[in-house]
Amino acid sequence: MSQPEQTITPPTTVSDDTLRRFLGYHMKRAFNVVQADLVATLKPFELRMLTYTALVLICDNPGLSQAQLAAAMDVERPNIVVIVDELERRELINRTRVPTDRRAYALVPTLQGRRLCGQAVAAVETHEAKLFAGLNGDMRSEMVAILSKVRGA
Amino acid sequence: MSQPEQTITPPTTVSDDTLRRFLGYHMKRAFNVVQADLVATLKPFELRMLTYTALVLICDNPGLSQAQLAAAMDVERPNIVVIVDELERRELINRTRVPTDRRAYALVPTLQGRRLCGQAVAAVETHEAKLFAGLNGDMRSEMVAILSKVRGA
DNA sequence: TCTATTTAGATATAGATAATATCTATTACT
DNA sequence: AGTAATAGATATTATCTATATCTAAATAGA
Repeated sequence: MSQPEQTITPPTTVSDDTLRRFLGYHMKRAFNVVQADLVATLKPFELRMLTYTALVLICDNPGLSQAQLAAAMDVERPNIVVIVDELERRELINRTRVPTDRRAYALVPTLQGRRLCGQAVAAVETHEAKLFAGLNGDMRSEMVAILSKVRGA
Repeated sequence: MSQPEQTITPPTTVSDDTLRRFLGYHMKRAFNVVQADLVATLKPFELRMLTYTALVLICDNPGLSQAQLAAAMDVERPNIVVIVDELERRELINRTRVPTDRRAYALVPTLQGRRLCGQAVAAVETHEAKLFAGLNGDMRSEMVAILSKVRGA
């Protein structure tokens, strides 16, 4: 009605004005950039985002169970299994039996695992320093504050 | 060495202090919340994030090509095909031949598509209003500014 | 004009991520 | 003892992403 469509001319530029009204859209676009860089950063260590996160959490919390790990990563239990499998196969962590609960495993890093974790964390720090070079300290803490608020919502 | 590990006691709480040092971690955690809510919001419309985004872009830019859509969404061309297929199968859009380039399609929304798009966008607006209720106008524009900066980095 | 290159779209395939249901072994509750 | 809940594992499915390859058509260059 309001717009005659007899001629279908492909637009020269594509507008995302409607999507830009949404914070979630900006978050996704920005996170895509961060994620792509992170994946590239972790590739030399043969770590993916999930295995990296799991390894760091296990190094920081040696002895935690798979259920605790799943809860901390906000990942379903079945999906944690393959992640832990991979870390164990690479001898970065061990599944140790918990004497007080024979159902559970205590996940502990190996020396190798701790070493790789340290190197990976250092690499990610370098990568983030470059990626966020345009943000000063105030902007960073402001962003963390806002993101934490969103996460809690 | 520094830490005797004869007793493996599962920690009562799990610390993510190391990961919290990274902005990317905060971004992912916050975006997970937003995404989960968005997926739930779009479910009644039988739209996924990708089909929703594509539909909005087609309604805002009627006549755009699949290649333009792929570029706008930052998705590989092969993956756009199935998204457009789904929207076309549901008669939300049409693939129209471009007279000046017989290789390309001009993607145009149907009346049905425009209607669903309007409803979905309204629903997402409501969902974001609730989700970001804790953020005032200043925080939102600050966040958009920062995220745009990150995206450009 | 004729050839080579590029582009638009499609297909096939594979890997990564995420969710659900189901199964066992074990623990906790009553 | 008997039931429910929990830890981990397996299977299956859906979604998202990426690469390679194919066709048809357009474009650039000799």
